[in-house]
Amino acid sequence: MPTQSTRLTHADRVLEFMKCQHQPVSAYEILEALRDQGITAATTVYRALDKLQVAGRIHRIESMNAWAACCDPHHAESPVFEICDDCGNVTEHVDDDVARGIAALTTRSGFAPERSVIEIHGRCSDCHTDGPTSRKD
Amino acid sequence: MPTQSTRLTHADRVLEFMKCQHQPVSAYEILEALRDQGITAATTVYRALDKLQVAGRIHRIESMNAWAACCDPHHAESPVFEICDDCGNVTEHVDDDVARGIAALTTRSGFAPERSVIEIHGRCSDCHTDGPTSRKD
DNA sequence: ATTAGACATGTAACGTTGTAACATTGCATT
DNA sequence: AATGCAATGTTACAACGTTACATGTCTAAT
Repeated sequence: MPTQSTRLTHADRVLEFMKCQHQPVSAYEILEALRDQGITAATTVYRALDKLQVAGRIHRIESMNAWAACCDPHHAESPVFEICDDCGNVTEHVDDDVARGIAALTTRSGFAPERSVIEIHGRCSDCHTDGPTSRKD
Repeated sequence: MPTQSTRLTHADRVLEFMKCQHQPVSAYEILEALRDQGITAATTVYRALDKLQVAGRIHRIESMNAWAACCDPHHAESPVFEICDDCGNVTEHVDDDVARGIAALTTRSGFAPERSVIEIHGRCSDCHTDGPTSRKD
């Protein structure tokens, strides 16, 4: 299902692959996985990732050097990611409270925000078996 | 001023250097800068950065692959960074509102947070000359 | 039909960031 | 002196990302 034109591009193939993964993938994992579809060099993968990111179809997870398909390519807000350091699962959230907190902060400091990287590391509900955590972030 | 023992280690030298910089620095910038103080290999720099990070004296800026001295090594909360993509200036903030927003989100989703990466890219007050921004993040 | 432009792709080399593995040194304590 | 530990040195490598330049392929205007 091409993004907009009638032609099936590598970007389409990369996005298809990413949507099938349940975790973020590295560019080189994409390269290995799509070799048999004609992607032979890192350059090709990065070009596809660039386009997909500009189109809002994927996000880069900065703290993992990895990439994830966007759960819902409509939101205007920066997403919040919960990253389980145990099982590797990553969930994407759009959260008005967090957005408001950041907006308030930047307003106060006179900073003009353009994009926010918000990545929470910890344990997902499947991987932690305990009570509350000590850290409030 | 050594961190705790009486001996001046590379970690001390790295921290001293970082505190003199007004922007985050990459590990290899540190390496080049401290060559004349006997640091000869990336390994040494990364070992120093590890120790300093564990000690809470520095932070890694994930979206820049760079490192910055902590403005105040006492806070327990995860810091919020404002990163000016124009002049490169980075400011560190501790913000209860943002922390509460994240706490509320993770509570709702049953996620146990351990550390948060919060990096806001945009323009600092010196670099933007205009009205409000279009994006609410 | 031809040509020009835009976009997608191919290829090779290179640059940057981070780690692994293993040897050595310096200092403190016993 | 012997032991132990933290810090350091050295080399090689793995992982991530970019530059530069050539080629192909569709489309739209001429």
